[in-house]
This record gives sequence, structure tokens and C-alpha cells, in this order.
Amino acid sequence: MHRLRSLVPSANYLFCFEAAARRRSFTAAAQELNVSQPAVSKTIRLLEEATGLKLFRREHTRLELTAEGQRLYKETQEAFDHLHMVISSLQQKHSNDVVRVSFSASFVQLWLLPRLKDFKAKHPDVSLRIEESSRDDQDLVEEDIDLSARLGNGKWPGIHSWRFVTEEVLPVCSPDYLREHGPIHEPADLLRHTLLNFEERHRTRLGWREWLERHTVPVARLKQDFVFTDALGSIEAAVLGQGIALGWKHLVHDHIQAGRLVVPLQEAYRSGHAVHIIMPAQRPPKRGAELFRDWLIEQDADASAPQS
Amino acid sequence: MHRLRSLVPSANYLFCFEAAARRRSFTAAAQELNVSQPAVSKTIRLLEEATGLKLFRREHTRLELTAEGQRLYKETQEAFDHLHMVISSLQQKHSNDVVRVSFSASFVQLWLLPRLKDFKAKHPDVSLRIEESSRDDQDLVEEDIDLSARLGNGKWPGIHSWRFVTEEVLPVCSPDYLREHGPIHEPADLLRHTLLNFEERHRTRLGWREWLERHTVPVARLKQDFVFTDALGSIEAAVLGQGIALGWKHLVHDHIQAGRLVVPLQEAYRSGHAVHIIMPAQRPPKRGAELFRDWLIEQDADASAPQS
DNA sequence: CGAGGGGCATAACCTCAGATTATGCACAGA
DNA sequence: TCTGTGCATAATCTGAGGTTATGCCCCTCG
Repeated sequence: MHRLRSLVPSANYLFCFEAAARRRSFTAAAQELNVSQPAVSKTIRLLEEATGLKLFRREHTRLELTAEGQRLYKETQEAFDHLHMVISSLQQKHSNDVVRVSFSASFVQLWLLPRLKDFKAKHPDVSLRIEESSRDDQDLVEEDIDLSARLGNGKWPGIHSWRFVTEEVLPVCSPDYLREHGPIHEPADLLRHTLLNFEERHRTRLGWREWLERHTVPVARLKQDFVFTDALGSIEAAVLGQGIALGWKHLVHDHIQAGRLVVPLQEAYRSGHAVHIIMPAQRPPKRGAELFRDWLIEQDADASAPQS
Repeated sequence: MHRLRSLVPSANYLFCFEAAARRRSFTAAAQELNVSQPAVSKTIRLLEEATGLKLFRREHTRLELTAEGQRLYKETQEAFDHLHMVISSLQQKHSNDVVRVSFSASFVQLWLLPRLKDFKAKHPDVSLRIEESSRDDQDLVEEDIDLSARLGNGKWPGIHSWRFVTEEVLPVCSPDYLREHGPIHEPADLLRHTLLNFEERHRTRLGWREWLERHTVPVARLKQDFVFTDALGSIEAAVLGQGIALGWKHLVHDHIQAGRLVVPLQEAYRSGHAVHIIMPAQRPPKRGAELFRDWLIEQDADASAPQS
């Protein structure tokens, strides 16, 4: 226990004292601290008793600091200012060191997390702050994001982009589902199955209707049994045998490798687009963000995705 | 509210942090702070969350400070050391300014308090710490007493003394008691009355037995109805009409002036001793103590005591 | 002069921040 | 393998610090 504590049993007394001394008013200090005036009155009395020092002269309509009070106020304020400066500068340094990345929930859960251990092992000093976002069109600068992913052609103003993985979408279901309801020979057969779909509020993605139309299947008779709010939900329902979902090839790779999902039909849809790694152009990148970007690219998501 | 508080909601977190950092052990810090280990664990976690800084590396059998932790520890310790130094020096100065005086309870209540307002008006900057003591033979240096009173001849080793008031002891009772039980013509009459006596454990004072013997009254038939543990008790009982007490002339002066007590018999006993103001010879007196001594002497307790 | 307002002090009572107890996990060492 | 050490976590408890109500002493204004 620091010896200061024998003089000031609660260091919070000093927070209260500093406010009352600065404001020269217990009532004003109470407002500032969001407590009642008697709480301040009592706390100051406790501090005066603990130290044996008379810090204020109470003069009915005026509160004056004694000489001791003045001295303690000055020193307390300086100590607090200094500690604030130290913590702030440590935070600033820390903030500079943390890489803030933002991806869809499905990407984080299905692709990134299973591989993150590798990145951590290669770069133990890089801290990632991983945010799951429901939108692709975030303003990277405004939201203080160092790196993200976006589907498109890679040409966005104020953005540096690196091609990451081709958009390729294919049906997936669990082995049990296929055994029980299969086989499926052609795209038109899908109309007789439970199709798991998702619609994201802020992100346009290929759904069953478009997929079938691109495979010349009439969709008048399409019914959608379940609609999830993100891709992750629909894929996990497929894993649980509840139907056939559309999966992005790189996202379902691990499930397929593990045998939890199969591809019931070899038809896939390639949009010609790709998912790109993006970083803000307006400021120099953090070293950790560069390392993460490089690591992402070298994962070669196209090569490690299952062949269609 | 100081901005530090937005970073560290409770300054007591820093007490806990400083101890854990110094000891490099939550368990040891808990012992030092007289709390449990989980309390320290939780508090450090709260501090880390509040600041966003990782302060310790937990390594199972070793606790290490991070670089941030090291920096914060160093700065916190310096701030606390400094505040401790400031408060200590203010206390030292304050201690030098406070005059510690020690008297019997009867003197404090019956003589000093009714007159203290005058001293305060003349010396508003002198602070008195007034202790009531049950003994005359205190070691002034050891008990850090600046000034006291002692009955005797004024010759004590290591003590400076100033004659204050003659010891003169006389019977007193309330006017009502005298009307109801009087008159009293000679000392021997007292044997037929309720005599209020006191015996102090550490202080020898004249009691009824000695007083009567010195007035050649046979004391074989003396009975003592009440025995108090200090003079104050016996005098206050007399004021309440419960009997006749022995009073030191200077102590009962105010009661007599106010008509609360009367002197039923003009016989008084003068021991040849006096009460002396005493101060320790081993150290230079505080200015305030000198002022108080001078003020006591100029009260001229002998002159303001009632004539016997 | 009286009324009203402002501000600190005090007492009785309340409540939640910080504490405890019990337990788990991961080491390290014998 | 077993035992001991030390930090983490969860459920629960409790007392430090807060609230509400009130009082006292000013000061100002009509």
C-alpha cells in the first residue's frame, strides 16, 4: 500500500476536492460530478479529517481555499494533469498499433477466424480489432477503419484495392440432406427442394432467384422457405440439413473440406466481380495493416477454394 | 470533473495498480491492501478496460508489466510520492501551528471554556488542541504536550513553570440546599450534611476528610454519601442541590457569580501550594503556546476568584 | 423589516461499486 | 502423476459513498 493511502484513504476524495477547489463551490462541484451537494460536503469533510488539514473556509455565501487548500489544489491538479497526459499518450501509441478491420459476419466466422491463428503466429505484435459489419460501403476514414473487403470491380474513389477472391456462387447442402432428398441432376430440380436464402439490408448479394434465372430455370414457381438476414445464417442452416443454400466458394471451403457440406450440382455462377481488400488512400497505412493485407493476399483464397 | 476521471473512473484503481506493479503479484498486493486476490484481479481488469491499455502480462507463475504498465507505474508512483510529500509537509507545518494543551476536565469545563472566546478573539490564528487528562504528572515531551497545569511548588526537573493560581479550597452548595438545610455556623456542622466528595485515580487532591481535620473537626463520624471520580462531577452535583462539595476557588468562581452556588461557611483551606502553568524545557516553545501562556497569566485567576 | 434565495452542514436512510467466497484452469516442480 | 501456486470468473454480499429532507446563516430586494 502506498503511504499516500494512509493519508488519503480514498484517492477519489481528491477528485472531489479538485472539483470543489476549482469551482470554489460544493454545489457547483456536485453538479459537475453528477452527485448531490451533501455528498461533496461529506467527502471534503472526510478528506479534511483524514489529513488533519483545513482546506476550505466556509463563509456562508463564499467558499475560500485556505493556504493549505491552495497548495494541495495546485499539486493535485498538476499530478492529475500529468497522469492524464501519460495515459493519453499511451493510448495514442496503442491506438496507432491496433489495426481496425471490418468484414461481414460470414467472412469473419467462415473464413478469417479459422485462419487467424496463422496470422497471429507470424505477427504476434500486431493487434487486430475485428469488427463485423452489415455494409460494404463504409467510409473508411470516417469510421476509422484501416482495412476492409468489398465486392466489385476494385475501382472506388479514395480507396486502394487489391483483388482478393473471385465471386463464385454455388449450391451447397449437407450430405444427409442429399442422401435423403437427392439426387439432383440439373438446376431445374432445385425447385423441388427447400431453398435457404438470405437478404442483407445494406448489401446486395446474389440470391436464389438470380442464380436460377442465370441457369435458365423459370422462377415463377420459386418459393423461398427460409430467408435469413445474412449469409452466415443460411449456410449454417444448410450444415444442419435444413435445405440447400447458396454459398460463396471461398466461404464454404472449410465446411466442404470437413465433409459438413457437399456440392449437389456442379453448376456455379461467376459474376466477373471479385472481393477486394480495401484500404483508405487518404492516409499512410499502419504497418500492421500492411502486414495483414499482405497476409490476406498470400492466403490465395481462389486457390484454396474448392474446384467447382 | 477532471478529465483524468474520464480515463480512470475511480482513482482508487491506481492505488491497487501501484501495489500490484510494485509487488509483481496480485496475491501479494491483495495481502498488502487487506483485500482478497480476486478483488485485485477485478480492479486491474477494470483499469485495463477503462484505459484500453494492457498493463500486465499474465504468465501463470509470473506477472510481468507491459511497457505501458511500466510507464504508468513509474508515473503513478511519482505522482503519489509527490502528493504524499505535499500533504506531509502541510501537516508538519500545521502540527507546528497547533498548540497542544492538557488540563483536568474540571479546569477545562469550569474555567477555560467560559473564557476561551476571549483568547480566540485576541489570537484568531492560534489553534488549540485541548486534551482533558486525568493525571498531573504527564511527560510533556513524550506526550507531545506544549502546555499544561500542575499543582505544587513549581519546581520540577525539565519543566518551565509559571505560578497561575493559589490553591484554596472551600465548601460550596446551591442556594436551595442552604435554604432547606441551613444555616451552617461552624465546620463541625458539616458532619450533619450530605457531603459530595471525589477521588481521582492518578491525581491526589484534598478531600473532605483532610479539610475537616485541618479545621479540627473529628472525622470518626464522617460518612461520604457520594464519591465522584473527578472534581467536576462533585461540583455539578452541588449545583443540582444534592449536597455540599469542596470547590477550588478559581474553579467555582463562575458558578458563584451566577448564583448557582453559594459559600455556606467562610472557612477556606490554603495549602501554600499553587497551580502552575508548565511547559517543557527541552525544546523551544511554539509561538502560539507562549501567547496562550501569557494570556492565562494575565487572566489573574487569583484576583478574579471570589474572596473567601 | 420580512421574505425569499443561495449554499454548506447534518442526520437518517439507501444502494451499488467493490468486496468476498468458491471454484476452475494452467503451469511448474517433485 | 500429484500437489501447490497464482490469476480468472461467477454468484453473492456489504459498507463506503451516495440520496433526501431539513436546518442554519447569510445576503439581497421590495
